[in-house]
Amino acid sequence: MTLKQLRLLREIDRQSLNLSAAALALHTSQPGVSRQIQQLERELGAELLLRRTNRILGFTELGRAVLRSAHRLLDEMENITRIAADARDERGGRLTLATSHLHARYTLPEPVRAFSERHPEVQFQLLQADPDDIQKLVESGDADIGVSTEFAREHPSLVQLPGEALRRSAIMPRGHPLSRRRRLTLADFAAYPLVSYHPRSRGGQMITEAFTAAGISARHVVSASDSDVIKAYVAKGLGVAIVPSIAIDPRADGALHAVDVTRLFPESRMTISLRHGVHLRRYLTDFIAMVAPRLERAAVARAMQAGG
Amino acid sequence: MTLKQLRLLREIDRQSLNLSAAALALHTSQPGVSRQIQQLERELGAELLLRRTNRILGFTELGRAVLRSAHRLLDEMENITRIAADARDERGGRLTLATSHLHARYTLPEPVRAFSERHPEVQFQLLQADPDDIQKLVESGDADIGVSTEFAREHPSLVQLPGEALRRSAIMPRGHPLSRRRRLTLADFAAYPLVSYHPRSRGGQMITEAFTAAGISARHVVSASDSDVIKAYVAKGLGVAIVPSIAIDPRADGALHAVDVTRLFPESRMTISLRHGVHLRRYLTDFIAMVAPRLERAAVARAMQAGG
DNA sequence: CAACGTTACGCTCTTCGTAAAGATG
DNA sequence: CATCTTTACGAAGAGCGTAACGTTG
Repeated sequence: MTLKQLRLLREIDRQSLNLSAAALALHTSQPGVSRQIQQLERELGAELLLRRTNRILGFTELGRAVLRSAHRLLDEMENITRIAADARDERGGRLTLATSHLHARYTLPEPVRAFSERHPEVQFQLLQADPDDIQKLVESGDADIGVSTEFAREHPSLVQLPGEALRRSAIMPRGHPLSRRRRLTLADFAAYPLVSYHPRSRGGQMITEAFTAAGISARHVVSASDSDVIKAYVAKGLGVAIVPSIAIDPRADGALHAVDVTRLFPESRMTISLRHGVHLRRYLTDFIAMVAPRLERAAVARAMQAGG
Repeated sequence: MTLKQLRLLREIDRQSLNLSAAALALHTSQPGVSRQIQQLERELGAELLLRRTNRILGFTELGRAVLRSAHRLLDEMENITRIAADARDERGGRLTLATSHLHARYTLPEPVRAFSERHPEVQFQLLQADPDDIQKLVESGDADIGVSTEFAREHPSLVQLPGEALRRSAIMPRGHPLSRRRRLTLADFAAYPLVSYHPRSRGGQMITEAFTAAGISARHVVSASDSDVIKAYVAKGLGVAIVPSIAIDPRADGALHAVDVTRLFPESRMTISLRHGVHLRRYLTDFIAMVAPRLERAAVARAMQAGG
């Protein structure tokens, strides 16, 4: 068994059982791939791939099991190269970040700028995605780090680090009747149409649940997936909305009046997610420190070692 | 990077930095070992070993980090061979079991006999050890399975499967004053010296804590580490004791009177511990089924996949 | 016949073991 | 000087790519 063989097996899966494509992807020849897999099969004493005369139909049960192990094994191998690159004190590298619209637009621009200034050699890549995809990207290693609110479902291979609590504000056009109230309650919103998040998003769910729990039926006029769209409709007078306070820019959003309503909803936090057990390159811990200064390097490292 | 290089690195650690010994252990030549490590160092671009002209003084910080990863990686590799051996439906293999005196002596003899009859080709090895060592043996992979009571401290790489609840009985010589009582309380024991487990053991701690919590100071006359010794002293009239009910053999222990006192102490269970993520060979799940029939194969497999 | 996997063949490069050298306590 | 690591060298072997072959849709 060699690392090359396992890498090939993984690539064959990625290329949906096309050996030629796998060979191309790994810069080698088709016959080489074919032979390496045969050799692995001979060593293990059982077939990994289901074949029908020069055609590959799928993985055997064993093949799938080996594939799962191969993934873990190769992840660990890539971890070693990461550790070494860090030890060499190499400046270069990549940082792939998966995040939601909210953080991409409002939380991260400044930390990302600061990071790029400090680590100009690091290729920074931002992937905007919805919560489910963020989670998948981090789990699979396609993203090094996720920035979002808490994930609904836990996963053993994920480490979630709680960051700043998220404040929420109700927004409405200036001069709106609600803007004269000192202290708003959920019931106050019942009289006005609500410009809300798409229910698929975490923020949308939470707000809907809060209204339902209070026995108040809110009338939704627009379901958008990001706060910029929501603000635009509120500014046009279509209704009121509840958005994270960081999404409000006092200067740019002069047409809007905002009232803090954090206390009306369950607490929610910006959350940094990482894959359990992966070595954190120095620039990555630097980045974390920029996004969530309260998370110390040591605390992060500890969380990565302990149970995921 | 090759598996061979990582295997060598692990062996060098095991042989406390002696390359010659590592070469011997892995059936190769010293120069080969030396070159392979140099090659790995060249590829990683940094040194793994601290050298002083033809002498190896230790691991570098990087070396230790790589070693940790290498362990995980090689464990996964061995896992693949295990999976394959299982897929080949091979009958042979080894089963190393770490367990405490109690289970070795009373719970396991029959399951082990049945197992050996069903899987005569499997080399069965039983390691008797105290709880801490059982945990370490399973964590390190030196034992495939542990049978004991729950471990005090959790560990992410361990999976603990709860088995049968443990019943406890008070034992005393026949004709002892307590033997006339119908229903015993902790306070009843205060008047008599206690033959107890060594406080290091889990059973000993639990019993001591129960007395302390009830505000009763028990007088310990003998601290033994297994129930056979305890029974012998109780039979000699040195005091009363609380032991797992399974340790009492009505025929062999005719000189003793036993009263069930399970309800006086916190619940405790026989617990099977496995290493997280390791493939369970068929004979191992067979063995688990024999020891704890309530644990279904599927449930065990699920626990191994989910968070450790 | 186009696409794909397997087999055949010749070449290169790696890797291994033996032997020798260098260094240390 | 015994022990241990590194360097040198020659031989064996593994792995690769090109080319050819066989099959399938």
